[in-house]
Amino acid sequence: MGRMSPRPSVELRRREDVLLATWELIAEVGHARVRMVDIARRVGTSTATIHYYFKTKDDVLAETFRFAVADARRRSEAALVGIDDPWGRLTAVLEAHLPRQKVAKEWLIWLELWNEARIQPSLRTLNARAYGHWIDLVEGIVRDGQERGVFRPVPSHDFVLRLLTMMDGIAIQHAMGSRQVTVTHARELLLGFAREQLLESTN
Amino acid sequence: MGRMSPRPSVELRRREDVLLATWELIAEVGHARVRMVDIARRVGTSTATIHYYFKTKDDVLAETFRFAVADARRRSEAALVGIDDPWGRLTAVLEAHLPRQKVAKEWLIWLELWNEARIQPSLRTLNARAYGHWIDLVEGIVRDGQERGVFRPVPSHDFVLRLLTMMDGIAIQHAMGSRQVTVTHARELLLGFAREQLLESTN
DNA sequence: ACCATAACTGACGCATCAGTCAGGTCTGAT
DNA sequence: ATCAGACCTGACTGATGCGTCAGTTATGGT
Repeated sequence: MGRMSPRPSVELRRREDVLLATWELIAEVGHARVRMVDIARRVGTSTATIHYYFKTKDDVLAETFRFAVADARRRSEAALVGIDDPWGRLTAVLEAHLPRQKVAKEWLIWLELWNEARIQPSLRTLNARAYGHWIDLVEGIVRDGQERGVFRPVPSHDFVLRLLTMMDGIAIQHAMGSRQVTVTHARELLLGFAREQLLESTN
Repeated sequence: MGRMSPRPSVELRRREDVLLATWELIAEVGHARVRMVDIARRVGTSTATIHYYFKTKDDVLAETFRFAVADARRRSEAALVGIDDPWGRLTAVLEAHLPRQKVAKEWLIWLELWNEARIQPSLRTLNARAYGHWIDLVEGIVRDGQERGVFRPVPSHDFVLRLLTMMDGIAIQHAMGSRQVTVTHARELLLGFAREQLLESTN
């Protein structure tokens, strides 16, 4: 796809500006309500310029979702560097995705992605890949902990599926502005569940 | 709101036809892509007729969401009649909302509602009320079981929140067409969790 | 200085839809 | 048979927003 210009830096910078603006707009008003003019204004340019870098509006949206997925993945990886013990790794990666500040908006993006992915096949595969990777990552941590003998030998796949679907559900309630589900409460629900399943001895 | 016509039956039937058609269309293509023409065609009439019964398109959509909420509530109640033992009641009400057949589409409606509720305040309160009722219903069953001594005394509110957010998360994966999450697997994840928390003795 | 081409833009065309309106038909009561 | 009003509709309007195009400016290489 990448056009082979002698100075790709300009193009890359501009494209990223557009994606960032779109990312925010999707979080704010929902992807269906994002207009090309809105993106253009936020970047400080005209709609024609957006079309100079992206073929269609759908392209912009799709690339923005890809961008968001990549960003989330980077956050997971960043959270794990230098941490070795399994419980520390598990809490770190979950903590990194709790809906505080910027991540709160990220959850809204997921909501939008889920809705659109159910219609557009290409977004569906994007989501499937992202979610698969997310499960693998957490399941890897869990299994590692189990092999090292610090986690109880619960069925790792089912446990992770429960934990992560719970996380998604919590994200929804949080996005709804439920006062029941604060960040603190979300953490307690998730980490409490993990602690109970993986750490506490059955006595 | 109801117009006081001498023959309300015609109006009510017609309105319900529209809501039903809209309900299906939302599930199929997403609320953002539903056009008045689509609804009209499915009902077998013209867009002007839809406007004869509903002021705006947004009204149709909002009422359809209300309709869906009421429908889900009816399903919960219907599932509980004649069942007395707590575990039977809990499994019955969860089972009634597992994504089989018609209910599968219902889950898609929730996805749409969540997305839209985050923008439109009136839909947000609708969702908040519905979810509150849903939690209360399940928590009531759990507490009843605990009082009768057949459920373990886990913190009922947190347990229910975990169970129901897990259910929402599973719904999302199911809507994404995840082959990991079949109806059978969804049931096992949810009921397994409930069984483990409420029934199995700590030994 | 000049040129090729990247970068950008205002103005416009064009399709899509929600909603309106003026008038039609159907129905039940008198 | 007539009438009031419920019920319905084709044809239109107006707004909106994506994408294009012809043309302008900026930039870096020679």
